[in-house]
Amino acid sequence: MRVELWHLVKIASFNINGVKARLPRLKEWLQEQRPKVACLQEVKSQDANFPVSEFTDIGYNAIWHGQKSFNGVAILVDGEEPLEMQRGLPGDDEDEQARYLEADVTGVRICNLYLPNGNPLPGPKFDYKLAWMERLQTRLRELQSLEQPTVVLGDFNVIPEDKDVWSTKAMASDALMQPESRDAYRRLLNDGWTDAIDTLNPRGGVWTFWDYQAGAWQRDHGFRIDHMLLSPECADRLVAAGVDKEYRGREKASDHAPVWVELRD
DNA sequence: ATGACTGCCTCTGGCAGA
Repeated sequence: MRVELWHLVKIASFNINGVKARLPRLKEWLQEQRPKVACLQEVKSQDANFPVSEFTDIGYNAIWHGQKSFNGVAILVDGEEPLEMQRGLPGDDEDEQARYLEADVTGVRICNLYLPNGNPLPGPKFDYKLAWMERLQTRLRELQSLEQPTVVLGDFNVIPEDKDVWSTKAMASDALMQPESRDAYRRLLNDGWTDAIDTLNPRGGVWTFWDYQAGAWQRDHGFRIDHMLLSPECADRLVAAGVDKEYRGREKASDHAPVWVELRD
């Protein structure tokens, strides 16, 4: 009998909805689950106020890209320094929203994103969302040409298919599941990215977000908008992917649950 | 049902989120 010992790397994404408000929950999750890489979205903190020492105290090094009140992304790495490769999504010099951060971690390119919500629609916010998705596709094609193992993860604010939402009727007019949003997401996948959670859960029914309102958590009224896309080099190493759903039910929780993928070395 | 909750900055009410 031969026993295979794989070295597994866990890479996670967590829309935390305010890094300062979420610190106890966030640190608890990091220490209990101990992902090698943790990408955060909706940090909602100016750069000077980012609580970096809270993370270095528990063994995580961090880079972050924030702004006042809204948006903001960060990459935490257990025991290593993330090497920053790109700050802000290229393609529009006028865009000052802090929604994109890239780093190399042990040879893997990590692209952490917080894609615009796009509501209400029609209007400038929806137009911004679609334009942002086009810029993202351009950036990801650049990365593909490098042929480096790459993971693109974060809050995409897109419900890819009907199987990814508790009620298509309730969400029908929402920017998250408009045909234009879904088509743009599909175009990304068509370039050769593997949606890790979808691949391992082809029948759907996996949620990553539950609204604070209307007892959505208690009724399991959720949907899947936090995604992890793998380049072919990483897709070949996919072992597991999932949602740490239990954290959504804890005290002072984010409205998103963490998502993660495990890759073998 | 133009609802519901939560966080932010501080115009502690108005905005944004999804």
